[in-house]
Amino acid sequence: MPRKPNFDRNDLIERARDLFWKRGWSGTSLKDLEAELQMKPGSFYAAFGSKDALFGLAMQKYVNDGLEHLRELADKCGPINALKQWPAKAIESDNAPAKACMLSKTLLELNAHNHPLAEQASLHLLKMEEQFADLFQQAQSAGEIDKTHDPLVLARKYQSDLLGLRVSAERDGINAQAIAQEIADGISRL
Amino acid sequence: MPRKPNFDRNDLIERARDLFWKRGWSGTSLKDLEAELQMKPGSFYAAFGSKDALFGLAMQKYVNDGLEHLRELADKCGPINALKQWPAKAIESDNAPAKACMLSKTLLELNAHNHPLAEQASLHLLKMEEQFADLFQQAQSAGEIDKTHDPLVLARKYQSDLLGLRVSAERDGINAQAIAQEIADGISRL
DNA sequence: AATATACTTGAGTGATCACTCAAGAAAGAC
DNA sequence: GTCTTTCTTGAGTGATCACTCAAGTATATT
Repeated sequence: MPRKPNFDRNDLIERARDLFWKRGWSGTSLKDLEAELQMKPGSFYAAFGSKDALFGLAMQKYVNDGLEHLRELADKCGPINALKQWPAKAIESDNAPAKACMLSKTLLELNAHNHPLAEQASLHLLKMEEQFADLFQQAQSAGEIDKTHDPLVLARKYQSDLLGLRVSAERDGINAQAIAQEIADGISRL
Repeated sequence: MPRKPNFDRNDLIERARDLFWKRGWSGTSLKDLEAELQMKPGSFYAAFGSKDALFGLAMQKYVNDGLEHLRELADKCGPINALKQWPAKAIESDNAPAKACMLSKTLLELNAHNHPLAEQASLHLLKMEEQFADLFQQAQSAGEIDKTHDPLVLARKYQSDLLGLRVSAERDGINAQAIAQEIADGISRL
């Protein structure tokens, strides 16, 4: 009996994610979203409830896609090669919304205000870190990395390196791929 | 003949810096600044011209203080020890406005809008990097670091590590001091 | 004391913020 | 076709944004 919405919800969330990722939370106004999503305010609020709610969905998609891509990479070329290639892949795309990680951008922007989205970002970062730890452990099981290392410690440092790389990649005149290579080399030395 | 302002300009800039550092550019409203600086709008604009102008002065002070502290540390305990201790020092203070670097926060927040302050932040980061490179070179001259390394490359990676550390330090439940220690250990291995 | 020269005050500017809601339009059920 | 249910529209909400400016006040010079 009801009328169906004439949009693809998943597509809208992806476009919102790209906009939020690039411009940040306060840098993205509802007017921006209305223009990008081709929605009037009424439809927007009927569909998503609030700007924050959509931002939450956008971050969720960002993380899910990231976890999935990493898993695919690991399936294709093994855990240690995935970990080595991941940094370069994270910054290689020229048409990505931003070089920096959406989660770190959100955390830095909203943490001081104790905004719920900052906490969400923090939890998502932890989720990523757990997958890194998982890959480090798999690499240890495969005998590719010394087993005396704690995979959680390795993952924490790896995550930190990755975040630094992706901030550096936002800068002009910085050869970020060289930094990515150094991170990869660091893994080889473990 | 004129009346003197009844405030200490340098003190105002420091307090503005702390507020901007903690809350970011768009997270700090003029109302916030008026409250923190105890200034009415008229005085504020007479003294600083605009929010952006004050933000620029605040970043300038942030960098100058950073460069000076690093130089002092290097004078006190030598270039390589300064480089080793710096990461831990950057995140140790509990009453600092934020763990993350003000320059990286500004860059991430404003880069997508091509805001002049993002460019300023980028230049300031380069300035810091140059001082790091200088210390690496001094350490090489003193025979403390292998001379085959390019100090500019070392500095770039060091800066990236530092930025990552300071983003990680914003997260809850992360032992950032352990990451700082790993960065220091990395320098020892050079 | 008079004057000139700032500095301080705070109400007020238009613009934009996230968001609301009543009215109209579309599509499946009958 | 009619009804019911949902989606779409877009003008409009109060709040807040960075910022202005005319009037009042304080101080150094003469």
